[in-house]
Amino acid sequence: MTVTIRDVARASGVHVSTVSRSFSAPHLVNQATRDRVLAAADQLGYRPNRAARALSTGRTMNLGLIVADIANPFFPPLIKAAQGHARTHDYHVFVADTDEDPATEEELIRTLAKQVDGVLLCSPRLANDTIARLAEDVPFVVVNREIEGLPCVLMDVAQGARLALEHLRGLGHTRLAYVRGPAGSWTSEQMRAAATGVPVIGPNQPTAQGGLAAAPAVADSGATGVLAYNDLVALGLIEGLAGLGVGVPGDVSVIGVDDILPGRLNRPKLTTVAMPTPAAGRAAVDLLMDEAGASITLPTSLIVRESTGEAPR
Amino acid sequence: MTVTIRDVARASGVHVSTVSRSFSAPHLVNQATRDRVLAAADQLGYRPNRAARALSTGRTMNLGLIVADIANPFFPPLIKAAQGHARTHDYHVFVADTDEDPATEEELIRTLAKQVDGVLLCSPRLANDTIARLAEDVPFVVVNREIEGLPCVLMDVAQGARLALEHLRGLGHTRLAYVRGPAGSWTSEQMRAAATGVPVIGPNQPTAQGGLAAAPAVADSGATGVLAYNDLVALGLIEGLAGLGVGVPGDVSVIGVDDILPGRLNRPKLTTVAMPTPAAGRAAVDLLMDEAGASITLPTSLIVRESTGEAPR
DNA sequence: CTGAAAGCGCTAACAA
DNA sequence: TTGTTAGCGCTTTCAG
Repeated sequence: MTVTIRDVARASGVHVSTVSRSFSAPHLVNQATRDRVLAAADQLGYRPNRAARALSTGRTMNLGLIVADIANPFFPPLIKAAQGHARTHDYHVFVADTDEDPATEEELIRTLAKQVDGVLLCSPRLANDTIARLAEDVPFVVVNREIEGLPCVLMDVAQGARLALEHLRGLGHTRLAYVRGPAGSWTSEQMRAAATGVPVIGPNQPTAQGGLAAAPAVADSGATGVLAYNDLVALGLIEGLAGLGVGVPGDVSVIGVDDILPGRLNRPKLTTVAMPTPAAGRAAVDLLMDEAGASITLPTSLIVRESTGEAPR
Repeated sequence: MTVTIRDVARASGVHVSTVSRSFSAPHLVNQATRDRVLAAADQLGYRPNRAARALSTGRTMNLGLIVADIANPFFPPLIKAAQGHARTHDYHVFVADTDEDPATEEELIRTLAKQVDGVLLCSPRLANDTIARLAEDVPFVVVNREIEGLPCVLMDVAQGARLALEHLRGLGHTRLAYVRGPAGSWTSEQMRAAATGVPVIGPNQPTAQGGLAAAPAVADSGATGVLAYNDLVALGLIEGLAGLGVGVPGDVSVIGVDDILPGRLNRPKLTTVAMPTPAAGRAAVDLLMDEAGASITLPTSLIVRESTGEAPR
């Protein structure tokens, strides 16, 4: 049924090792022989069995990609880019969703470890030291969290927050607020630290629901310019404010973070701090393949759309 | 470095085959021996190497999941569900994105074939007969397209279209329109067929951009109730209509299809035909594992939100 | 119930 | 440049 290296060897009258070489070390085999082998292989429809190859080389040519929630619109662009970039280098990628559960995350890493050459851990929910320990079993690249001693791909959200606040101030807003994310979020802490002197509202769930729930507090605060933890929160907040009769950007300007698709489709279109998720995905794959071990911080940028405007007077 | 079945055998004083059995056929080994083996394995941190196992059993315990575009919000819920359900049965899943390109799709199937026990092909871009031919290499389940002789997971979009039209008529709309999708889309054809007697506008790109571009034609048509190919088109259409001074649902009612997240966050919240994508993902995985070979059609439902209302008079 | 031995498909020294 | 020979880690007859 399935055609192996042996069938090709037989068909082209050479030994299996020559067939093997024709594929994995072409320069070590005579041009003519090689052509003959390749022709036979092609004719038989031979495809090397990657798993078998992995068993003998120790390289699987597979990568693992673990995220907390595939359906969170933040991740798909990253997954897409990572997967596409990996494929370019002949890697396949296992994608797994932890459902936000640390135990699932750990189990996933363990079962995946032997089957991949490296794991891309995105916005992990596991404790730093657990991750560091697991890193002894399999090479990691961590995205969206800084862990001492591990290669990390970070996005400069602090800078993004500064840009956002600057934009708001430039528009004449003097009463600002930061609608923060969940307690313990690395990103949220970065933003909070960057927003010195700005009143903080929350913690909040990192969802539209969380933003919706924060609306009354925001309205009460008297802030006219607000930076939200992410786009989902910003979107929920805008809806909540509308329900309270507060217009965006008429009465209050709102800025999100991430630049997810729903924000681009929303009305008003969301002003946001764009996270370079595709670039992050590609960079993480590069780090995994190079085993360079370095960390990298990608710049963010402010995309001004329709949810911010002049401060009311 | 890596602990193998041999290390466990040595540590527990039995032969490797006994260790193997302790894991893959526990009932064939003496309770006491087995406990000893398991204890040793646990103590050494042994994890069976799935690739090696696959090589000798012929079952990889991996699945492939191929979609046209991971970043299209229609897919993530399906991917998430498929992956989660697969994991429940100890399967891992390779996720691959074809970038809407048939050639990439074919190549992906070929390279994945040996490494998986089956492939979940979602909204394929390949021709039916090509798929049928590839199905000789690896078991398939096709999602969102009906192919003779292959197990398919379909969603009853025709029924959904009927529900949508009925809803519109019930609201008093008499001038309807169907803003169709791209030429050659199986789903679009189903909907068009279900919308007998309803004027068709398009073909259109299946994106927000496509909907935006269709807005003038919709406005000109004089229709007050429109069913769009999908939510993205509906969202773009609503934006385009707004630009033309046409309000939704005040002047025109719009219904989408899919129930993607952006539609739920939009204002007005989109009335839509919900596609059971998570259920489809799980069903496809089940079909793949059972090798039952049957096809299945999942029901759709209408979710009435804010983009539809009484016909203007 | 357990051990011995062959083999899954491929690669990698080592010879020739 | 090519063939020989061992494995990679695991399962699976077949004996015992």
